[in-house]
Amino acid sequence: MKLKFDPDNPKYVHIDTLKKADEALEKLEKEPVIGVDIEGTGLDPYTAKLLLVQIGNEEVSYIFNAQQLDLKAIPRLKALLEDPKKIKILHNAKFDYKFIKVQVGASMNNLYDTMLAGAVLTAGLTGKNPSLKELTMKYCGFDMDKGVRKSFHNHMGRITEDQLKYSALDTLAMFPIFKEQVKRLKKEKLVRVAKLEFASTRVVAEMELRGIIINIPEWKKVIKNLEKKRDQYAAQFQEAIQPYYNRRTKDLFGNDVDVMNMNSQAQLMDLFNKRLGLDIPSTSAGVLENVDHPIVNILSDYRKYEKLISAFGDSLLEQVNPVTGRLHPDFNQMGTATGRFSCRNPNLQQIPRNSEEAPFRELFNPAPGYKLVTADYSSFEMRILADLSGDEKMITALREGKDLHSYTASLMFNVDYYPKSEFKKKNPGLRQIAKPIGFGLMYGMSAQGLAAQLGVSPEKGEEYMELYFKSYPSVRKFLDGLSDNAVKKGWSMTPMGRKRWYKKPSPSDPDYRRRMSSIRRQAKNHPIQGTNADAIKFAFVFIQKYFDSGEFDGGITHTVHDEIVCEVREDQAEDWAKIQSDEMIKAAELFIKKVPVASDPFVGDIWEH
DNA sequence: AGAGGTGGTG
DNA sequence: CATGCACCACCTCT
Repeated sequence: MKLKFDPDNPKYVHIDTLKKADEALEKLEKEPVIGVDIEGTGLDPYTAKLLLVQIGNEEVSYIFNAQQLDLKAIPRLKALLEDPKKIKILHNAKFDYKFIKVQVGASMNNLYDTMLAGAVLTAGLTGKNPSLKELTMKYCGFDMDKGVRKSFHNHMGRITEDQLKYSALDTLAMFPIFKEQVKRLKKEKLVRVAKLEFASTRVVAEMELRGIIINIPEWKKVIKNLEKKRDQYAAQFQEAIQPYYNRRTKDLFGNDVDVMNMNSQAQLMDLFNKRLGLDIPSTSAGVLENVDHPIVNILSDYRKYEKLISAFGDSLLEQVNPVTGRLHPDFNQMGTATGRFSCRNPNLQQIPRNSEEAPFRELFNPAPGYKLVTADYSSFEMRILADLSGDEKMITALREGKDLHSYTASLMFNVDYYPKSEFKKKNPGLRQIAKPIGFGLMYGMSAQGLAAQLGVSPEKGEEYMELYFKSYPSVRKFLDGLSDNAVKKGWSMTPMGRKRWYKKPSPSDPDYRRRMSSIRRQAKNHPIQGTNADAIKFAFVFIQKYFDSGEFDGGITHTVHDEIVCEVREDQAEDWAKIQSDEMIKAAELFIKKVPVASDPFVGDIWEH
């Protein structure tokens, strides 16, 4: 592609006076498309300082110096960034959106994100979002020096010419990338998916800015209690294994010394298989629970507590933001091959369900005067399977509000249907066979896998599977069609057109069959899991409208795949709960038309799920 | 620094 | 033949 700028000598204007700002804005206001990027001293919009805001067209970058100018006091700048008629191209727009919202006071809209577009165009192939450097190499054909970026992080004093050049290049390079990506998005019929991602990203940014409160003192108490328990089991363990080691158990000062490291898989294997005479393939929980030995039991107890402490203890508390006092996790809206969100620092999508000893979710609370509203789709993926497969019996059962797993069991074993608890009473065990099949199938599980999970013979597993498919013949056809199609075309697709690509192995690959099987399973799961993700993202966009309009005081705090949590002013919370689940249902009904969609809201002072 | 094992979530 | 999807955090070990 022929570039409209010189990568070695990009055109830029350093805006450090109000007069220059006016001149730049005069030019930029005429552009239908602008590139936007920022430089700051760090990654957190609340603690890092905004240094530069670069806004450009395809030939020149206007670099607003946020240290020398009070950008909040330039109304024309805010108006430019908030002009809904102007397309703003950014790379990882969420990041810049947050800085500009907090430190310029502008809420950007009509975003085009080169990172998300790249992710949508290569879903399943790379495992990560493309960097601007990679896209620049791919579409502009030159190598971008990212070494200068670090120089902003301990920035002192004046901006150097090198820094300005580097900053200018970012907005300039995005134009050719944008043009080329748009062509490809059209070719792959991914425009609608890309638009959904672009519309979602400012919602995600708003969600991250809001963050969520946790009750720190109570959290610490819970951890302390868990530590006490863990230490008791650790002491028991060290005591119990002493006879198997020739080692001093006291140090020079008479303190107890651990005989071994209980967290070391290698040392545990040595203990179990060499010293205790067991014969176990691994020390995972699934293996240990089938071993009847007091030392093994102690380890299992210890592990339960150690896990909670290490994953959800101090390290999580350290991530509370010093400015807001809240957690602001980093959500990656293209963090998975299927279109689902991933989340980190901390990952709120893996906080344990509430339990007696570790009621972590109860310690996620609204601000005073607010409520948390939690709503999740009920058995959404089963409904998606029913709808997409078009299986008449499954659809009818869901329309009639039947408990699907009981109904499935009644078909499989030719017994009468009753609602869940009654069915369980009359036919003990049957529902517990049907339920794992339903879930397992959505993961492409085989008869052998099912047998292993149910703890029955492979023959029995085969028999159950056949009974299931005889009950729902369209489900088998649908799932097999998905995997055949993926193998033939090299990709799978959700009803809205979100694609996931597969890298087919060479037939000479020693793992050829294993890899092909894996692709077949992934292709069965992708349209189901991906449709859930598509619906959640539409729901995000629908829901955010109510908060943007000012009609409701609050915002989204987080999402866990089929669940959205909002923090809403107390007096509005009950009305909001209805709107939140209605909007989630509306979003899902864009794709799911044959079976009813349900979303159950909960209003309270805790994160309830 | 990265891989492997383990285990938390939907 | 080998056979359940999608993640992230923490730990040990090399």
